Amino acid sequence: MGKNSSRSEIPPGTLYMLILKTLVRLGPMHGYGIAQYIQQVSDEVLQVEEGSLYPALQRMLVKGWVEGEWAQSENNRRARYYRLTAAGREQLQQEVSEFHRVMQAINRVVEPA
Amino acid sequence: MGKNSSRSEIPPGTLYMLILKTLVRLGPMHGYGIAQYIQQVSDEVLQVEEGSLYPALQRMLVKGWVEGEWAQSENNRRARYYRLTAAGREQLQQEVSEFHRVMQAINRVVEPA
DNA sequence: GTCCTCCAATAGTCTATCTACGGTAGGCGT
DNA sequence: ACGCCTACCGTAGATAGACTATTGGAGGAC
Repeated sequence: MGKNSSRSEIPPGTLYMLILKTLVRLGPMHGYGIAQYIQQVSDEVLQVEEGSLYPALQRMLVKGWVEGEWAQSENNRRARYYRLTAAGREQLQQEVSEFHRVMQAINRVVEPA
Repeated sequence: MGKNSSRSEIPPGTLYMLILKTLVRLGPMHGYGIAQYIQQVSDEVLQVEEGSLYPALQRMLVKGWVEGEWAQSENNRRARYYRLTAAGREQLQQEVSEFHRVMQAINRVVEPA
């Protein structure tokens, strides 16, 4: 009850892009920090749930878009830091470009002519 | 072979909005015409598959966003024409507004600061 | 010691799209 | 007459990617 109802789900297909871009901005970062960053920069509109984030990071490891390394966080806790690879950078470019292509197409339908 | 490989899937969550907006533009229209319109206006970027379109229209009937009526098409074929209801118009406004809100949030993450 | 925060991960559910069918009927060419 | 192409409707099953809910551990404050 009384939950904040103005938060939005992450549109399917955009999560990889958001994570990759966050890693470009922050450099190597752990999952928790990535989620915090996306939420803050989006003015609390985008809430990345842990059940979405960690499976996505696992898939990104397998795809070779990021590399992971265990280390101590700023708060002295055990954390896995993810670093962008060259393949991840390229993937990001493709996703951003495709994203814009599709959004422009949608806007042609939705915006008044 | 030689298929057009630059077509995109409809981003989940945007199909209702595209259909509703199409009905605002065209007035009452059948499913086939709706799909044609979206494809053309989006410059062939958005391809609405029949297996996505017809189930979506059924759900929209149930939700009361559209009403359906059988009639003869321009090509003298049997077709079901969908007409927007007041509830459908209101739903469209909400979906467009939420869409913009989320897209702006994503852009704050993705666009260079 | 207790509690809160930070941080990770998995299992299972759900929604909405896709692929792949099946089917009717009109019009055109031969 | 016949075949073929196009216009139209619809369903079943697969799939993807997000969600909820839960478990669990370790640091620091009190």
